[in-house]
Amino acid sequence: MPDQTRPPGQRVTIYDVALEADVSPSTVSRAFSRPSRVNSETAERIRQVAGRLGYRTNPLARALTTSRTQMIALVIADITNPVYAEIVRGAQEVAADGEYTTVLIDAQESDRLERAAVERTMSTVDGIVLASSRMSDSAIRMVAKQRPVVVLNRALADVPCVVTDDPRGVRRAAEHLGELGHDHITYVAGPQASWPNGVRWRSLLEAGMELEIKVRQIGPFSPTMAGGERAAQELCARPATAVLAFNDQMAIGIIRGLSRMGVNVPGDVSVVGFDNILAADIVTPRLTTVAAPLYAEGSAATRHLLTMIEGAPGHTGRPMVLPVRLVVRDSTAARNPSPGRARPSWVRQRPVPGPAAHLP
Amino acid sequence: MPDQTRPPGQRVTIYDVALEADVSPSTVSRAFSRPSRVNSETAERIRQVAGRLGYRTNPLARALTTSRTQMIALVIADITNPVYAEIVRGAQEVAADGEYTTVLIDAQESDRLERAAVERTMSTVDGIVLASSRMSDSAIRMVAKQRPVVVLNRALADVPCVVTDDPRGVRRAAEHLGELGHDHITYVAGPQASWPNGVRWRSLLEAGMELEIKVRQIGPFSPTMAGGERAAQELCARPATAVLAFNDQMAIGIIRGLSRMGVNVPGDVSVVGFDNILAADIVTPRLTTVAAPLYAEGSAATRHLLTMIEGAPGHTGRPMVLPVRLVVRDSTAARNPSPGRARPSWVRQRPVPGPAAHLP
DNA sequence: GTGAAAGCGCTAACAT
DNA sequence: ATGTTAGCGCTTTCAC
Repeated sequence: MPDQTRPPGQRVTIYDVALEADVSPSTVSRAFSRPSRVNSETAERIRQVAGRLGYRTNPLARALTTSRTQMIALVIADITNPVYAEIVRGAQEVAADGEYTTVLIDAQESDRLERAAVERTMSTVDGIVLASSRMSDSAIRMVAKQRPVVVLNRALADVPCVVTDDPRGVRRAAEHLGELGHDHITYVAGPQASWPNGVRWRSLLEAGMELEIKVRQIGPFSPTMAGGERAAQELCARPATAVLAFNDQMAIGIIRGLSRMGVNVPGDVSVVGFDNILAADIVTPRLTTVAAPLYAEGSAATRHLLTMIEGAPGHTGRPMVLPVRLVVRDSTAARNPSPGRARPSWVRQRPVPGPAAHLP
Repeated sequence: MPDQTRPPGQRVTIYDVALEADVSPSTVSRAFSRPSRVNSETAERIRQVAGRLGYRTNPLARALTTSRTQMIALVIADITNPVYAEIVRGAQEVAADGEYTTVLIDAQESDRLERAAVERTMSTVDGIVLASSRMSDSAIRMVAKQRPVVVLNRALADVPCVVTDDPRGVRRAAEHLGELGHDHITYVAGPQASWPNGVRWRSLLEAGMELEIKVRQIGPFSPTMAGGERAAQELCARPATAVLAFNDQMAIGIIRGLSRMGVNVPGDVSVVGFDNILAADIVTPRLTTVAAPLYAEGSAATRHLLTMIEGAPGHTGRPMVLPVRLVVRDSTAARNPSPGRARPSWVRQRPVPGPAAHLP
């Protein structure tokens, strides 16, 4: 009969079980470690007694001696951004399979907050997945010196990395736009602290060279819908017929902002996003975007982290790269035949943004 | 497999600092607890030495004696659902302010997974916020006996709860629909394990009585866009002119499903959602919905949890209820004047769902 | 205010 | 295969 008088919660210890099962405490301990190094017969008895007494091994105490907590930290840049949901799922899946608990940390797009949170959590976890970290390279290396770390969406020497094949994705997007007759692509930049942001821009630069498409960049803007709407305004000042946005949220914001100003997407401007979030499929027009294998990113990174925690050396050669694909939907279309003028026709119609009435 | 180099993390202990600062270990300990029960002069010296040596207090060891880990668990039903993002933000904010780290647990809409995760984490955290728990009342009470618990979006005797004023929200939605001439509202149900789901249906029942609006329920469906699309099909079999969905995601799915079958929203059917997620504002038509104070939910629940952890009794009288408001957008409109027939006109046009072509 | 000693609950050497 | 003996790093009585 379980001891009811005690303040509940972790009062039953290994000693209680040992006493009751008539073995030494260490035997109980062994019975609860895997592989159970105990005579299967006594092990059974111990388990039985433990069950009856309501014994639960105390992970904290265990951690104190083993220095393994069976917890990993997953740091994401912004929990508000739906891309991370799938990444988290992938990571949790793998972690749970390996009997690890995942501590999710939301950095809120802030270098400072991220560092503080990592600092606080570091000593409590067995390893860390840094998804889209906003920290500096050196800060990351510092962390990686203390704990196994896998970096997601960022390449970094000496630290295991998992990235997506963004250059290929950008290239595909540029080709697609080129085929539609666009000879000029504007990149709408996201956070400067975002590593993929740089990669995407440079990839576009390169693709532009090869495909003979002119490219330019505006921004940076916040990687949110609001950021996209702001970008739309700037887009009006320096018009474009084809836009590649840092991510889907911005792309959606751009479409909204443009529409509000009477600019038609994809009629006047084609817009391509990045990530293929769920919302990309529900906006009007449905968003053409570069899809990343979100779930696989999370699971791959975590899988690698777990092997490192188990003692594997950590593959720091070159980053593991995951494939992407271009999902063509309705936000891109053949370039509006503008008869021999440099600027698209819509510019003069509404040179300055303002709350336009809904078009019929 | 032996580790290559000793993990450099956490090698500096209180003893090292004590030695260097020429005080006893307990003094160092006291210097690092707050309020610092040490001569401010020596405290300063200790801090200095600690800083120089790179000493970091080991939360695990501390927890072993104090049985306080400075961590709380936040369990959410589905990380894929954007409502939780804001709730998480609210919770994290408060937790961080109180020097607590938040362990986020995604239950994936599964009673079983949720229990397992809570079970695993319980002994490691000082308290738990259960947001939209899918566990049974008894399971929750069991947990609440072991650790401070605050339940969010669910009322439960003997456990502190924070809920939103859904009855009022439903009532407002019903009034709104009634004013638009609808005399019949169909509730599209979400998960049966969801407490708000029951509340919303019962509230609609009640509102229907008072407002003399007929109501009925279909479902349950999965609380996702996919679930909504499935509901749309059933909606065709048993048509309606006004629909209240369990949440926004379903509402969006319903709109999509209906549109695909050639039914116009809000022309033929008005749709109201619940939660006011970001996507509600970007779909076409923009979604009329009952908005909940997500951020406040998370922060209120967490704030209450922290006071309980500090020893406060936990307000188990009646649940704390947060206000909601109806956000009217474009998915609701005056009832299509159907001349004296019970069933809306569009039913006969397309009695059976099928992949309809896009309308021009 | 500070020091000395005694654990928190568990695991990891050693023994046997 | 099991028992014995030390701690893990910290906090906390107790003395002084």
